[in-house]
Amino acid sequence: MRSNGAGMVTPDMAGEEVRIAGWVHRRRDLGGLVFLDVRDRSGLLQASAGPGWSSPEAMEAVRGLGPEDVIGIRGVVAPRPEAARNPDMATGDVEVQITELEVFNKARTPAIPVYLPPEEELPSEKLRLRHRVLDLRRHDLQARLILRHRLVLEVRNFFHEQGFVEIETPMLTKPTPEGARDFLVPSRVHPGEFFALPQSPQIYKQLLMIAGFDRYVQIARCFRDEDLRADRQPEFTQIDVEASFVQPEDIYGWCEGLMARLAEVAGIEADPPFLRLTYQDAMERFGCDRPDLRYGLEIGDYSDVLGALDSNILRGAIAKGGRIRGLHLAGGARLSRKQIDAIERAAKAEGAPGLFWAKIQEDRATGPMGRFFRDDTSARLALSPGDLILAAAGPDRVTSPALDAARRASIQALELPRTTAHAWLWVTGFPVFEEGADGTMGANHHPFVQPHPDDIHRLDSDPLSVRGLAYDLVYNGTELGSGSVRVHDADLQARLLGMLGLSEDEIATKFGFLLEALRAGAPPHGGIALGMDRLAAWLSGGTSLRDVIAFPKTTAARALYEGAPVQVGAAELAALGISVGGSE
RNA sequence: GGGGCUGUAGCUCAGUUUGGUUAGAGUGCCGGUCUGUCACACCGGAGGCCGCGGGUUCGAGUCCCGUCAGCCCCGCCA
Repeated sequence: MRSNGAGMVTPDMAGEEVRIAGWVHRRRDLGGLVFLDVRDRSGLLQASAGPGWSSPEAMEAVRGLGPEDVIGIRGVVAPRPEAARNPDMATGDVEVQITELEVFNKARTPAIPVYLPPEEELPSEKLRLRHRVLDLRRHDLQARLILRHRLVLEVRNFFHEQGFVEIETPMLTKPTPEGARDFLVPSRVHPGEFFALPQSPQIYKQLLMIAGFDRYVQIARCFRDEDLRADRQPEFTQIDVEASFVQPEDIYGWCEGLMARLAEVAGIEADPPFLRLTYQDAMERFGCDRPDLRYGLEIGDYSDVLGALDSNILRGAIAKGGRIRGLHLAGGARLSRKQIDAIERAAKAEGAPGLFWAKIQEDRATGPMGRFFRDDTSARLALSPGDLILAAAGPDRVTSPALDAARRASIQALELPRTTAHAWLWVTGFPVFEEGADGTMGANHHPFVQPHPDDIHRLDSDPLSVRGLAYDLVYNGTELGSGSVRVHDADLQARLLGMLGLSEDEIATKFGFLLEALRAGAPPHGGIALGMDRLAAWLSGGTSLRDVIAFPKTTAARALYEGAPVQVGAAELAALGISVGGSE
């Protein structure tokens, strides 16, 4: 039906007869002469219809065309007259002079425009999702999805080259007792019983290691029934990786090699090995476990100097065992009171009672904390005139998140320059456990993380201090992937599950199959899962996962194009042995 | 579950602060003129449940209450 892609026609094809098929992008009707921009995946091409070269039928048909009509044209490639060339168009030096035209399908006037005039805003995202087929015709989205395809291809090639095997794992699986809420799938054969869609193939990939596959990879769809964000969809795709007889270094090496290859595909810079920070250092220097290292600003400990000032609050914080940490903002004194208040609000939103701050002037310090400054305070803190110091006092668990928020708000307020466009980082040594708000102990990552050999003796005496062989890959302040070396000893695994509050019965019924596998001779193993959607979004320069997913869900977890989810009929429910209650 | 922003013509938006005649613009759509356009140009026309429901008022796009939807965030997401 066609000889060339519309975007593939070049000046050296002049004189050739071509057949082009695609959509009518724009039509410019000059009366005796009609121009069409024909669009397909490969690009745009101008076609012209005129009485000198087009059949009367083609002239007639071309006048009836509207945007998004699907047509096939036959014509001759011609260089455009010098004055009629369009340097803004990839194929702007040529056109196809239409001899024959066939209309494959008329299109209704599109509900949202595929062609957008310059400086016209995109239609609202609601409409873009509702009319996704039209939205997906736009070059921008096509380019993102095609880049995603190339990234996925590169992932498969890379791991194949490294000796990995891609193995599919079940989508109908067993509900998990902790972690995210499961999507449940009723079984008709077993009324009242349910499968769950996998939150990740975590246990399956461990089983594959025990089965002896050594190196496993899967581009795996995962499901979590939790509330959405711009970087979170209820169904998403992971690059799921697991390998036997490995240490964290092996995983780092593979991931760094992969990132370098993917960055190359996307045309951006990645220069492994990536920087590494321990969890502790990350919290100390940046107040969070996934700092954005595109900016150099770091948190400092000012307990000695600020704790000695004549402020009851500052002294009190030290006396209670806390610290005074803060941010030294060079040139920050130019921030207005309003801007500083905004930074403080960000810190308060993270739970800090407030921020102390001082502006350093030529002869004195001003601001709520500045009045406590002594003659040598600025010098001892290495503050110069024009600087601003922000500080938070108290236990680290309060000041760290507050200063993380203050850091991000300060970067924004001061418009600090980036030191790099792409900041990759490993954060290592996450704690195995975390304390929940209700005081119960939960798994920080998941319950299969191998405790650090240096810390394992503290499992009973001080479990919260036990580090795990767990690591995150961070890109520009966002978690891109998370992994660990796993527990391969059944007794240790059972003990860890018990520490999380599971009874022996629960452990047996919920994780018995895993423990049984571990007892069958499990190799030491570990791995990582990388967010494929996030990777595609960031590497294509976007921020929302919706831009790299053909048919994404809204923030209320609805599919607007097809209209899901829906209620189902009583008969269907009855067949599944399910009754639906009221909204209570 | 909570907070914020948004919802007016097919689409993008103005109008809402301070209630007041017939709700506007650009674009798209329909009809017409036009042989080198490319945001074609020009002439004419049609097009509105102001998200939905209730209330206040002589009068509501505008004020109040509720509700729905989209987006952003908190909780949540190992």
